[in-house]
Amino acid sequence: MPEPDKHQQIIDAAVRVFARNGYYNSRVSDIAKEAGIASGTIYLYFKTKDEILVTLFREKMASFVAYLGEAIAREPDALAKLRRLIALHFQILEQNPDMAEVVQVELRQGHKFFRGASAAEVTAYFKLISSVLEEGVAAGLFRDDLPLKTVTKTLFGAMDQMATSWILGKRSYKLSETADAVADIFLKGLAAKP
Amino acid sequence: MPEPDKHQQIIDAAVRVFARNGYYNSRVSDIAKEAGIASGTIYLYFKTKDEILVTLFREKMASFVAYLGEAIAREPDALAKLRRLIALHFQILEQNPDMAEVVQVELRQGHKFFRGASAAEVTAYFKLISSVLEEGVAAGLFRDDLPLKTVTKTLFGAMDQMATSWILGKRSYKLSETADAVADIFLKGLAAKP
Amino acid sequence: MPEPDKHQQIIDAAVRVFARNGYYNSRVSDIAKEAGIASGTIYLYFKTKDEILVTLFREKMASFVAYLGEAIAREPDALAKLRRLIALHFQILEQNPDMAEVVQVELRQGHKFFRGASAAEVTAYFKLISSVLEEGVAAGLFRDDLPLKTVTKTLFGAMDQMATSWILGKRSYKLSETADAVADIFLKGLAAKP
Amino acid sequence: MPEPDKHQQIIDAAVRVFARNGYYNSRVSDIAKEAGIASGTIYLYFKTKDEILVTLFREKMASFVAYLGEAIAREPDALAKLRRLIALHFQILEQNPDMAEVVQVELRQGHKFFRGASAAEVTAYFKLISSVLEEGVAAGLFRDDLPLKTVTKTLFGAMDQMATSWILGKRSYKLSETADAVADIFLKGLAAKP
DNA sequence: TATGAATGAGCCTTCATTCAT
DNA sequence: GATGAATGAAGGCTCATTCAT
Repeated sequence: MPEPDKHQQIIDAAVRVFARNGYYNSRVSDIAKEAGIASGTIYLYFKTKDEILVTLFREKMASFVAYLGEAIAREPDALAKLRRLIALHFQILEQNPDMAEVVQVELRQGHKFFRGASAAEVTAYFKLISSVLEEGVAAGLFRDDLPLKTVTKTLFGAMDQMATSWILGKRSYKLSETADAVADIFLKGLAAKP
Repeated sequence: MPEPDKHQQIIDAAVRVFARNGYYNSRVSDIAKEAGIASGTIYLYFKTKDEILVTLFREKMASFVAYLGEAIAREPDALAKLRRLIALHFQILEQNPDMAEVVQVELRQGHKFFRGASAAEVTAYFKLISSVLEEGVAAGLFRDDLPLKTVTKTLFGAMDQMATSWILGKRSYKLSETADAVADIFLKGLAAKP
Repeated sequence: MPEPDKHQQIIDAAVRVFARNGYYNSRVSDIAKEAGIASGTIYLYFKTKDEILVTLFREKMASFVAYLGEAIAREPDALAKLRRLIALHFQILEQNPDMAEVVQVELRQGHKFFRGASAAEVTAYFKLISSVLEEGVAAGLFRDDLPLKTVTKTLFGAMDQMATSWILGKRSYKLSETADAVADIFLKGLAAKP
Repeated sequence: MPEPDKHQQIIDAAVRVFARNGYYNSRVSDIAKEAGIASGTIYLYFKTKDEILVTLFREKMASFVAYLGEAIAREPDALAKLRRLIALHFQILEQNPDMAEVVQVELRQGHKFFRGASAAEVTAYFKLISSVLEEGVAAGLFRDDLPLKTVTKTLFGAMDQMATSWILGKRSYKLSETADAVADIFLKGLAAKP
């Protein structure tokens, strides 16, 4: 009789511990202590320490993408969807600072992030972004002479770096207040209009 | 007979070894073997294994920024400079695939990349990008209603993610051929022109 | 199921191993093997290899002093107490040759013996000796014109050197049989009586 | 053409370095630096680091014994000789505090002191002490019912402990001022005279 | 003789993982 | 399922010693 709560307890404890000490400086026993269980118990729910990190990321990323997907579905057009996606990306991280710390800083270790087991969830996010772009192109709202993959990656990279800078800057300002500027850059470009 | 090249030998060997196995899966003795020296010799030039990684990044990043700075200085205006900066960013990584692997994947570990000892070199790159943007705004080539810091971060993030995706995709295409599209996105924006 | 005996097992194994090879030539894994446990287990009970040596000395010395203290308390006067103290000092070492080897030879390394963490236990022994001397002076059994600290130190030094010589001489005679002579020297002195 | 001065330079440098940091915390390169030579040069004069310690002790001990031997030869009788030997033992250490630190604390390591290569010099000192005792017995000045070996060892042990306590007490008093008391104890004993 | 850069054997300690209870 | 004491592999770093110059 697996206890689904305990799985979650461990994940949540891990987020707090990793955010505090970093992945490599966190011991499995630290996570156990934070979760209020014995360290051996962790191994009834996860095969390795690594699996905790990967699972943590996959679950958080999956719900992140699912939430974003639902939210932008309610927007009237691709333009609004894009703005909302950027705004929510920032808001969600802002409301989950421990999670943000882990994702933006700790999770980038070695090959564990985009490569390997987590690839599917990242791909899902890329697909979500792409679908908005496609919709915009189809609706004549976005230019059709740009390679969508490149736009997708640059947009993700831009948001990701904004988040990372915010974390490294000790979250000393509101990340979500930069969303409009980011959207503006991507939609209108830097070039002065003639 | 002090050998000033040994420092460089070690750095170069480390780049190859880290690119091959990742930082945490590389032993100091692996680097020594790759460099053709004894493992103890490493410690005549570097205090810790960590210092190799940090030094490697600082030196490579510093020369990267210096090279870029000189190259774009020869361009006539901010617009040309921005395009050249993006193109060169990609070309340099393309010509140094081991280095690219290390910088884009291995170096993002924990707090070592943007935080800590490497911060100065990253900041220098951010400043270089900012200076181009400022010049463009002053010359009336770029819009003046965007926060420069945000533009800088998003542009860096976009290039960085393009590079990371290229690495994770096993360098199966030419990164430099995406430079124009990236520049286009940032300069003209996604929005369709009326 | 915490095993309180394991602490003792390790101490006892360490005494045997140190006696055999010396402290610096003993590996932690040797102690573990001698104790029949894994080397990592040692670190559940002791922080460092050094702590094993220090703890070993403190515990043995403390029980040595406690035992001596109780034994001489049963003697009728300071004179008998002094003779008994010397005799027991020798007898105990004689009955614990591994311990004697460690204490007389291995433990004198650097600052670990009289200095540092072990000082308290040595001081306790000095105090025990002093108390006997004071009692003797008060009872008119011992001369009152000698500085007690000096007498204490010389008596301890004399016994200690007797023990060390016995160890270095490979314990080829009975140390305890020299106790009377040592007591005699201290009580009556060398000088011929007129 | 071996340079005898350099041998001495190294020994003297070693005494200072060992006194400062202890034997195990001193690097061969530290001694070289203190002596103003290259570390490789040390190995032209000594086979191993250990040999420096042993040689240092042997030479210092030999001259110590030689000096004491000559000094007490000038005394009229065994009684005066014994008093002078104790006094000089303390005075010499007092005048060579670095040497005293090394001999009393650092040199007691493992089996290197009384055992092994240094035994001869220690034996020579024991013989010197014994010869005084024998002379005293022959002259009727000392009791003839005591085992001379035991008297020798206890006297040496007493002086040695006085010196060690003085070192560990940071030399906060004059060691030589305790010489009379020590001589008194050994000559007259503790026992009150009836 | 003198140098000092180079060598590489050696070991303490950590901590993810296991398993008897 | 839950525990946590026990395991033991793994590797970064030091430093005595060597040797080419």
